[in-house]
Amino acid sequence: METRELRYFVAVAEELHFGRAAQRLGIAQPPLSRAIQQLERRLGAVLLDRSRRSVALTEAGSVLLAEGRAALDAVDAAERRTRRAALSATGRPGLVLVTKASASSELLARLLAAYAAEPGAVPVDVILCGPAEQGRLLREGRADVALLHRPFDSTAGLHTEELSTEGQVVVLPAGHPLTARAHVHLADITDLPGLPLPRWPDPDGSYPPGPGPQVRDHAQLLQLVALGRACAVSPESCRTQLHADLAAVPVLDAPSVTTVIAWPPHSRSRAVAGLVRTATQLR
Amino acid sequence: METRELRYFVAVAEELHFGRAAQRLGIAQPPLSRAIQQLERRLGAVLLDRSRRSVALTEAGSVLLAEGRAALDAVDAAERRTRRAALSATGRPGLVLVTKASASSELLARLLAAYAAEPGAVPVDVILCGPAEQGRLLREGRADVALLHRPFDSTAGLHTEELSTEGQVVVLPAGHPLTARAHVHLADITDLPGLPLPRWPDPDGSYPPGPGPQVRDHAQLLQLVALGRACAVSPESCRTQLHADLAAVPVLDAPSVTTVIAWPPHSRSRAVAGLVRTATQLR
DNA sequence: GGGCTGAGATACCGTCAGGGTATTGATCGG
DNA sequence: CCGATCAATACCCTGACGGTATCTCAGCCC
Repeated sequence: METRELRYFVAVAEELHFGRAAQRLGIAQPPLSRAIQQLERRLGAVLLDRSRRSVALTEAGSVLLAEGRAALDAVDAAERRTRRAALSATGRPGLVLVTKASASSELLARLLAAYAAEPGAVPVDVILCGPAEQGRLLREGRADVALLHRPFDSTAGLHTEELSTEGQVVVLPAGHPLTARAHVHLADITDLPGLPLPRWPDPDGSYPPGPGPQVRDHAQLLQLVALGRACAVSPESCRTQLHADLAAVPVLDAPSVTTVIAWPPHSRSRAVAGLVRTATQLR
Repeated sequence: METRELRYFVAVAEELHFGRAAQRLGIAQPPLSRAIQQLERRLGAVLLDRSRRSVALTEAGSVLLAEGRAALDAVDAAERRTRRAALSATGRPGLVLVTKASASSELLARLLAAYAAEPGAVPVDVILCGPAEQGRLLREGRADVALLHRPFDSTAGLHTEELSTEGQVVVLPAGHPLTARAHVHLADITDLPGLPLPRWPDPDGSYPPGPGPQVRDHAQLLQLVALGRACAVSPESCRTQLHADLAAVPVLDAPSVTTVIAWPPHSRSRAVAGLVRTATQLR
């Protein structure tokens, strides 16, 4: 199967309309019809149900849509990473590391410093983004490695090495009664009057129903806590970023958070391998 | 990038010789040379170092080799799974499940029975093989789901759901002094006189150095234990398969073994989803 | 029912990408 | 310096892919 055929099929499968798909692909409709027929013949599978004046995916078609998207992502990633590898030999951008905007910047700083000191180190670009984008950037080859936080981020489809584990703290407005405690339990902080836990967006961008303010990032959340509108459960390391109007108390029974360095299973270029090695020797 | 170009490049990168690569691809050498040059031009990257009467990979080239192989695997997997999805609509083979030959057959039997009872169930083929092959079969699209055992099998690049966790036992020849004990610790069974722990092959097929017999599968190992040439640390569930001449004693501090059902991240066809759902509701 | 319309399939044609053969050019061994 | 080896170049030819025109058929309005 050629990627051209796959791209054609994915376009039709997404549009469910040969004409629009052809337009999107920048070709005429007849060659597209032919290409899909040819693909179906070669696969020995009916991919589309063209009856009733409309196009629908068959079971085999929806399998090929899912698998084909992944395969196209892999091909694009190969292309991008090769381009970047070639550039890094001569010009600037070397590795691209992606992590959450709110992540423990201290660990990241130590990692970057340690790696830069290694012989043969390559310049590292850092992208900060939300958790939903991280996976996409890695899959599409726009990034090479990520710092993720289990159990929050999905590491499915990635190789990982654990870097550090830390407990969690509850962040409260300074002066809140609980801040006098040496530690609390989860039961102590659910249903705090006036201080609900926030709602994070689902992977699809929508918010689950319930009380509590909607937040998109950690800075927003801390803002809300300072305003006395929410409380937050966060990894310990966030303490270094707290302003004076916030206080943190350890939560004994909150699941501990593990920071891992993650990369696509195959793409173990010398540069990625070096960065991972540096990271694991960091402790 | 077309898969044809990728296949060409991978062939050259593996052979490091245009003539042989062309032969392997069934084309003449000049078109291959041209295709690679064209690929290099399009990527803006030098992939091969053709100096000194021999061909060597550049840094970018080795990146493309690794990424390209993965991408080609993904494309082939898409093709195979689509073919199988089409067949399963009409003819026999539906899902292909792969697991270790020595795995807990009781869980597998329960899973297959429960799934077969589901409405809309598809025939499931079972492949038994060594751990090294499991990943390859999934990646290449020859299989859809696997039963793996953490921490032994790598689940990198896969989605997983935990099914069960069990402790481990040491398997000894019946009548061995330790079989009188209610339980043992790891320290008790390393360096047992005449009963070394066996050596399993590395992913590349070679054996690590050291004492202890080389084994390929669990049946072989149990044979050696029965002969009094080795002892074995295995998941509890293997007890149901033991002959009378073998005895098992729980090992308190051995890492517990988790059986997971695993599948490639994207390929969540209706059939795979159904099998996974059945598996998680099994307990 | 007749005609209209929207949409995919078919027919047919031109072009250029990709493959083949023959040859050149460069590098190394003797 | 010569021959051997191997990649690159030159040149040609076929067919795959894309384009335009047309067909066919299902649904729909009157």
